[in-house]
Amino acid sequence: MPAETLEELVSLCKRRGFIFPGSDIYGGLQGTYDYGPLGVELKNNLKAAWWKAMVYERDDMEGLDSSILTHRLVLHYSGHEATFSDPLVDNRISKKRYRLDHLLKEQTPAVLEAVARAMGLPEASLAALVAQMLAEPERAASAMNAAGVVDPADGAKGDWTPPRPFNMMFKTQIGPVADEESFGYLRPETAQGIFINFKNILDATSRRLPFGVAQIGKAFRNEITPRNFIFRVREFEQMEIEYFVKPGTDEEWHQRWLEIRLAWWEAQGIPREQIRVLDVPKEDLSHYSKRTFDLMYNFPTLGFEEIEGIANRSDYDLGSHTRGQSELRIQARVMENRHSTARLAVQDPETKEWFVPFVIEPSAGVDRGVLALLSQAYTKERLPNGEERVVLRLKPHLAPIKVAVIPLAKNREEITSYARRLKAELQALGLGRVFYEDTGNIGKAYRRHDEVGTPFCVTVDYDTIGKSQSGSPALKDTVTVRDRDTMQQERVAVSELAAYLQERLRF
RNA sequence: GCGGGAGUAGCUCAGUUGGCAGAGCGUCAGCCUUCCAAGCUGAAUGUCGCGGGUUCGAAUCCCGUCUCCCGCUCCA
Repeated sequence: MPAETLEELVSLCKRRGFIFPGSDIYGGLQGTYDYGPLGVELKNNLKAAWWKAMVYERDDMEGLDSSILTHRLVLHYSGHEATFSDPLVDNRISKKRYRLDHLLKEQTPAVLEAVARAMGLPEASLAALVAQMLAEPERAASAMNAAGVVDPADGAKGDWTPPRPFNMMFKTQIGPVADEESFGYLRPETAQGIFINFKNILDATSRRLPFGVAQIGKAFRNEITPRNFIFRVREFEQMEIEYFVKPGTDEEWHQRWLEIRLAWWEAQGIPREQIRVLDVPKEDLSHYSKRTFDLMYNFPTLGFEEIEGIANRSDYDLGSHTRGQSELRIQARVMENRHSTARLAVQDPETKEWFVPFVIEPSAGVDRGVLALLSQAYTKERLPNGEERVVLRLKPHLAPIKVAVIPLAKNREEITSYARRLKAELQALGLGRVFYEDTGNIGKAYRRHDEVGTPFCVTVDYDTIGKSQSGSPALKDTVTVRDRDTMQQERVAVSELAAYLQERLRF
């Protein structure tokens, strides 16, 4: 049985050292979490599994690690400056909060006109009106209240606060002089780093279409309401691919990537039937997207929530960032670019014509992936003796600790030194973390490692050192290996242990 | 931002009318222990989320604030 509440999982995470609240000793910082000793192993293993499958095992991929601090023009031409800032107003009566443009759209033409007149812009477009209202917030509030702007929730006239811009991008000062111009952004997605390096990568690798660039890294969004543990946070990590294809082949590649990514999640232990593919409705698409599939994982505690989005970004991004836009027959509607120094296009080898590739973007959340894996793996089960055990049924390649080496008794020097030697030998195999566990209570050690998902426990006992009272001398230099899921034990010769574990931990 | 709930040891939680800060589990040490949270002995662990106020005295009452959970709002 899975966790019944998110708190149950949060509690395990803190107790065992997977995930802690950010800035904990100062009362916490909303929307931030820190990965502890086991959490960092799990997260690293997940990222490594992604990189291996998406980069190393394909012949059409390159990697990248671009900087987090980003030139403001990157986010200007990407469209984020315009779309990642919402003007918000509150109704003091109903206590409801609205996006100003959404609210104005709901008004009757007469009311809207009255607001526009009061702002001195009788003929203006909605966008221009909103901009003016943000520039003069106090005047905007009195204009709205005088015009009788109503609350869509109850149809009654509201008492409106001045509109305030809510910027979802983190701005930061760059350089020693704090003036209007010397700021940059913390990237709101890793994708832009790939687009602005498109030409550099092409020049360095002589890739031909179709090919992709993969990147894992932090991104930052000033979410209004961080929620649900590490599901919605302000600082998070993405695993993103921008896959460049010829226009016209984009829809086919979009479908192919959907299948590739579903298969990958399945290999990580998220069953296909626990994921629903959402074909995002047109009106909900982000500004760059032609079509998007969201992979919605059925969290036991949250229901269906997104763990990955696979977007067809068309030629929007490269088209936005390229110079010479007018010669490239860009299909997406892009802002005129007067700053870029690079042509982000490729030449058709046959026709010699230059064109802007389309982009398919499988973008997965690392933190959401970790939460999904923990949710899926967390199992409470009743044992034959009536007791309950908690076991994390993580795939071995994701488990934070691969093998625990346990001396059966901790007050027998021969046993503990043998176990320590064995631990060091196994560690040298490069399987991942091997842990020397000497609680002196074998049952307790097993349960502890069940709870953190260690696939194998290797126990050194009296037989191992040839000091058994009843056993056969043939058991010298053998150990027991206990399987996490079945709790079954096998006697394995130490000389064969490396091969035994490598076979079962290989990924 | 709104409404509701909560915050006391690592975890789960008790704490009476305002009167010395508690339990279970876990952790650590010693003894014991020949395979599934065993036993015995001992120990450590607290800015009662934080700040202020009332009071002789505050975990407890009041004000402010932060964080978490649930429902709205929002969600590239």
